Amino acid sequence: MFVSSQLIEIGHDTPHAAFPPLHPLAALDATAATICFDKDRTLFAEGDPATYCYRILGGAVRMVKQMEDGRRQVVEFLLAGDLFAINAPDHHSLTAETVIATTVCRYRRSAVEALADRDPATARRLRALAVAELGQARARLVLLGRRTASERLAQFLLEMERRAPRGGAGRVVLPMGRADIADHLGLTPETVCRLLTGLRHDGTIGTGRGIDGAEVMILDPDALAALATAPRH
Amino acid sequence: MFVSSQLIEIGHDTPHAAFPPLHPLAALDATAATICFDKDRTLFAEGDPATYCYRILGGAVRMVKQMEDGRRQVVEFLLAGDLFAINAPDHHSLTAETVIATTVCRYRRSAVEALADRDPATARRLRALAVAELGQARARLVLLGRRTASERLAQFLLEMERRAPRGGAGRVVLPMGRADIADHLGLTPETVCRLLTGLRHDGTIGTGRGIDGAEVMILDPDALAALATAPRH
DNA sequence: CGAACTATTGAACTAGGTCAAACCCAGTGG
DNA sequence: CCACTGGGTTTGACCTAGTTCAATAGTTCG
Repeated sequence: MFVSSQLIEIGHDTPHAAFPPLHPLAALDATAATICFDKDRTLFAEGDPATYCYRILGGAVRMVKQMEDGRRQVVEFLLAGDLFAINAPDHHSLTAETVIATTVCRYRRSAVEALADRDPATARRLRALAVAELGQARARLVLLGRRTASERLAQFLLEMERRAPRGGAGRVVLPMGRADIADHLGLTPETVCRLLTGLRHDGTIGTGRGIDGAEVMILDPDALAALATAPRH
Repeated sequence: MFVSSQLIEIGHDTPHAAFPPLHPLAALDATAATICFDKDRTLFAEGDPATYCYRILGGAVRMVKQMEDGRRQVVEFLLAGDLFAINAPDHHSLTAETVIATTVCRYRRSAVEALADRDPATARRLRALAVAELGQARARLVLLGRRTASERLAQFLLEMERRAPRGGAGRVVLPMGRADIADHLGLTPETVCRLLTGLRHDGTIGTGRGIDGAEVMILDPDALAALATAPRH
């Protein structure tokens, strides 16, 4: 769904013509800036003019909708390789914050739009990206609207395994804290905690801490997959 | 699987060349078919190849994600004027069903894609549409993830008022039943009912039945708007 | 070591769900 | 014209998944 390249490119790339572009904006890499952020920085806030869009080289970002009274919804997490803020209206409707120290490649949206107008292939790819994001968002609607807490967490772990694998075995990096996970799944941090404890107790997962945050080891993928679609508490 | 029964081909549109295009696919109206469906018909099901896309001339459609065990999420309702299934992957990930008797204008997606490739303006409009849908979906994520039952219903009524006004006053047509509303808001039909009764009791709304389904009269828009963002039960 | 977090665990509570009965029509048929 | 049927809607009584509140335990960093 998200473009995920394992490569870590730093600085201004000069892609070899021999290689196919690695991501839809490769043609603009020469004009893109590489920027590093600390943990918990705001890349842009709701209401800001959407001047730039971003590709994550390393780290993690959360897209957040903040409510007046403090309730929060983490609309999505973005990981290394992910492109974001391309398919946005001209003023952002979400806030983007780093979860941990993060390096991004920043593109000027006007340049992207110009490229899309002149190159139908790019236009098609950007639309395909929007369609993919839309599909993701809708899948998440079902998650929040109709699935139980344990189904949500199990699906989240499996999704993270797919997107942020660490080594071959079922090792998953969770750079975000419990509160972020809770705000992503429409739960409370306490519930997330209890569910994780339950899974650990059942021998379905193991937990520990790695270099970039907590890690989860999926010990029984089948059990987890079963939980992800079973209404059972 | 397409078009099970009770469909009537009405013919091909003959748009007046003198008028500016009223919607992004106006250029294709000459090749589009107008089709009528009964209540509760399936336009396409999850997994079907996405051969066509649609514009609603009259009626209402629900986009549904059906789960193995019978739970359902109504991802969105589509009303007269709405365009849908354009920004879809090549196989549908949702089922589209009519809520009431509905007339649609059907376009071949291959023709739409071809138009987009040759005309950057159309490509831009389609992408803008995808971006708008994405924004909608994300707003709904917050609704399902972080808002209470009464906030959800109040917001739904206000949204329907905006989209399906009837006459000048706060009169809203609700072509769909309680179960559909519940499956849209992540609630049960009973809860929807109780909330509506509560609102009627408070004098915030009035309910009755019109020609095309139930109607709600918004008597106190301010109270409803307040409810839509207040966590209070 | 101590401050400031974040994670974990426990106990009590409640929003909303579940189950079940009553109600209200619209349509059908006598 | 009225009774009958079958679907959705409404209401009530009870229940539980998940929240809330509160206390404890790691972890990180100075």
